[in-house]
Amino acid sequence: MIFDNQYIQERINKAQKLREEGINPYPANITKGMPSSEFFEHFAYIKELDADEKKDENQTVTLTGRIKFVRIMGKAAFAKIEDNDGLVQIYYNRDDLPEGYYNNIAKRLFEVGDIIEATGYPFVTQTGELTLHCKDLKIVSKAIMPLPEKFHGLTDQEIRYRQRYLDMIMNPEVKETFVMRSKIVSLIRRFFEDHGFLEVETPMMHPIPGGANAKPFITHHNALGVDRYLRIAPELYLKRLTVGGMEAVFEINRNFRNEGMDQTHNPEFTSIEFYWAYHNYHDLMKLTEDLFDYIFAELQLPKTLTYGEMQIDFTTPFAKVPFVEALTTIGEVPADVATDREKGLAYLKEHGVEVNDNLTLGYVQAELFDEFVEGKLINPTFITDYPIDISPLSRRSDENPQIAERFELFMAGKEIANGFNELNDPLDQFERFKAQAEAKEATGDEEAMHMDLDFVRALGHGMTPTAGEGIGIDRLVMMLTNNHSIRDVILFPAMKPESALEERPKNACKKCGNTNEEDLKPAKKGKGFFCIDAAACAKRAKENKK
RNA sequence: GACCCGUUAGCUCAGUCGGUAGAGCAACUCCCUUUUAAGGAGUGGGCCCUAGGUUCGAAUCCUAGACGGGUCACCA
Repeated sequence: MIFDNQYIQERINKAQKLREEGINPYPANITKGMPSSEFFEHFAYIKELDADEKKDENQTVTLTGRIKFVRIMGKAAFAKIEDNDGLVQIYYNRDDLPEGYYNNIAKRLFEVGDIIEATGYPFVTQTGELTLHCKDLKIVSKAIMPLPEKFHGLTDQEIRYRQRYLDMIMNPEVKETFVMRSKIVSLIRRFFEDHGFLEVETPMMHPIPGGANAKPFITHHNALGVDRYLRIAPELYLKRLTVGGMEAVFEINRNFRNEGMDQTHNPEFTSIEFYWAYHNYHDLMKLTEDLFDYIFAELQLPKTLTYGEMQIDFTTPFAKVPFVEALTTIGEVPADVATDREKGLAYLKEHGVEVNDNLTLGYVQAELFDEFVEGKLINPTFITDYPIDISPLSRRSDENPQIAERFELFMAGKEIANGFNELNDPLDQFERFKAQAEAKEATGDEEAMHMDLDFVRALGHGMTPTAGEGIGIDRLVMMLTNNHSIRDVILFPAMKPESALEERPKNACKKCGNTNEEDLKPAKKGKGFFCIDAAACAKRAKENKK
């Protein structure tokens, strides 16, 4: 049992003692006191008073928060309580609290971890700290689980991710990261709304997984008797809306991909996708730069951010490099290799990259890009003009049918965004889906796209020229908050089941299986238990055999 | 999926050559009415991740597994 622990039992006893004193350890109808930040602001004047008069007994203030430190000195005590804004110190003593309350309740039954309500007047201590001198102290919520140690805190990554609440209590910077994340998402939403985009919600359960190359999660709808796929991308639904006449839409929501997990991949992740009719991918790049400028301005971030060892310069406009040019200039792949399937394959093999011999030129180039270019793109860089065969949903360039009117945005060696002019030729789209299906046969590519005939039919009704883009929110937050694991920007990252929460089998006698703890003694040699009363044990064992 | 590292008290960590478990904080009992990781005296607290094996003897060595972290692979 998770409460089988001396510390927890001590705390449960204290909660019981509170009840015996007529105090509910979990009272209702508690309202939040003055925020700690306001307390410091509002009573700053007390610090300016004469040395022996640094208090204002005419004021009555209530603070609420969780006790983080307690220092008891006989008949008086200091504690630090924490609310949403931070720590604030309170002072309480025997003579200023109600009769007997200090010795029997406050000193004895309130401890680190408890949430309390403190009422009193502000004063400044001898060491110059603005503090609340308590006239009254109440329990708001009794904590029966002990907090980690106050100095080293909680560092175990596993506990931090599994018990994020504890991580947030102990590591204030965690809360800061998620506050930042919330602000970033809010700013992105406002930016698109201000630019005339409409926020929409499209299905999370798809009959055909589409809009990206990825393995889906599969679930089952009982009433319909059909399997459904958790969406890997909202793309095809958002484009259906464009066909329907919504000329600027966006969706901020989760995608699910049934793939490996690492520092930049969580099975569920958040992205924004937006579609902009009568615009092209150059407009998208400009809009993306404007978005970054807006976020940086609103968050008052410097243009150059530190990301681990890197310095990333977010000054706009961002660099733009065509895909094949990036291979030769940034990746230093010889020009003849960069555009030749056979040479490309040979080059990859020379450099120890395992590749499938059936890959088309575009896929070979993609391999070259991943291997030699991606990691070198530190400052934000748009890579443009992607090979058509790795861009099954993008519009083909009129000048060069081998390339797609597409870009991806990279920073700190990671992909952050992907945008392109949407393919709106229904017959071309049909053929591209077919080619993907064939690639699936040829190379066993499990992530290749599925044929979506309804989507082709939608395009058949005519879709205005549209540009669409997706931005990975988690990775963007990582960049802006200098976090290097996606788990640090997702509140509850995916984890394997926790074995510690499973019920442990009871101790039992090795001979008769008796589980009554009082009858058992530990084995003298080896592990396990035996019955103290050997005769009774033998009897039980005999009965068991029947 | 492969490899490397980790798992010991509530937390943070020691644990030597294989000889049967330690510290600090926290808890408990005392002292202490302006502390800042408060201080002082004392006490209790362990499935040493799990299961096998080697051994007279395993936290320690070996094998397998679980979970976590990292590197790579896969993957937008």
